[in-house]
Amino acid sequence: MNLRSILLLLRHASLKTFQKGELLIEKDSTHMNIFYIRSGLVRSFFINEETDEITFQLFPEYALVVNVQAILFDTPSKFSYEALETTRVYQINFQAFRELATQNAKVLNTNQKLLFQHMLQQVYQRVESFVLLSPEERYLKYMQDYPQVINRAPDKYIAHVLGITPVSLSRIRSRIASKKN
Amino acid sequence: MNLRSILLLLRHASLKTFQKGELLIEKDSTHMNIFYIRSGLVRSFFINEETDEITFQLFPEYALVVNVQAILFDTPSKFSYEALETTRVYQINFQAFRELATQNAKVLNTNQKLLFQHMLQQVYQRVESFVLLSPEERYLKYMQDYPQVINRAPDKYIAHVLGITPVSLSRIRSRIASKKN
DNA sequence: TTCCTTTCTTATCTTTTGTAAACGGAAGCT
DNA sequence: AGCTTCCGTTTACAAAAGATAAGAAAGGAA
Repeated sequence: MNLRSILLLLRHASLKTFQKGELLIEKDSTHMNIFYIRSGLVRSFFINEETDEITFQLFPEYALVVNVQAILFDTPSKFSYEALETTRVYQINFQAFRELATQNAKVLNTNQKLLFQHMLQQVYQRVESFVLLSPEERYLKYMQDYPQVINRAPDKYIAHVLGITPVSLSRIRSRIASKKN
Repeated sequence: MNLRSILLLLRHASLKTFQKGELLIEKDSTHMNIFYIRSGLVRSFFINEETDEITFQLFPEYALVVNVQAILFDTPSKFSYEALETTRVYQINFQAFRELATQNAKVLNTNQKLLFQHMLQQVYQRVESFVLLSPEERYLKYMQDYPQVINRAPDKYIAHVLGITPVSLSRIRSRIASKKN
């Protein structure tokens, strides 16, 4: 991302702090928000038929929290996004940014492309880990890729991100621990 | 996608036919190809350490086959893309298209955004199915979403797409069949 | 601190999956 | 046709996962 883009982005960014438990984005929201996490931890989750909350993704510092549904598909958000710790963010309203950036289409499109690239890379890697890896391998990879999340997010959230149950993750952890001896 | 975009795209598209077994995109290719499948069936796959081919995705008619790595990340393709049947496609070279479309940045960016949207939607839904569904549910959903693929692609390919083994898929199928009685 | 709630672990049981191998059928080839 | 190769199903066994419940540990609030 070049300097000009960053400057333009920051001009439309505002600093904001969310307390633990607060929602950055509520389910069904159509606000085209983008948050850049300076510090803290966020999770996205949806509620399935049995009214259980299923965590979909975890966002540590330096991650982008994006209302995907709104920005990409013009539909209300499937997810809620909740701060798991006191979380300081840069908040960017994509819509306002987009309107202002019409004068400079190149900057907008550069940023848009970078954003989409970033999201696609993450989500492709995730599908790969589901296709290629076992749950245990997936957990090991997750620890490698996101060491800053382990021991900060409850394991039950991490379990759902990995597509397994919390009980199963606990067993995987003890299995790994016993292998080391 | 608006008419103008389609026309511009088609002007840079060429018709091409791949015989069964031919590769549309070879592993490590950096060609920024996009194929729109008019008829036929394509699979993407990679080779893991044990030199097994793992099918990653199946593309029926009307799907877009994209060299994701090259177009998005400027890296060589992880996957090979192989025609499973005689496959007729529109081939679009993204790079040539991008160069020509600099005169009309809006059209380019509209198309680029639509392409990214399309890819993101697909891959997000796929992650969702891994997080929320059991293998059996995933197979049922796949049959619903891609009925035209079932009975055309070998089950072993479909199994890998769903993140399970061919043997397990066979058991799932017999389980489903016995439930219907 | 104490109390309460949440989270993690453990145990039991059932179901499902992975692995390896064998079988049978279908498809392709000469 | 005959042959081979590939694919899918099935079987048997071991390993792992889901569900449920109970107990231990950790975290928060008063």
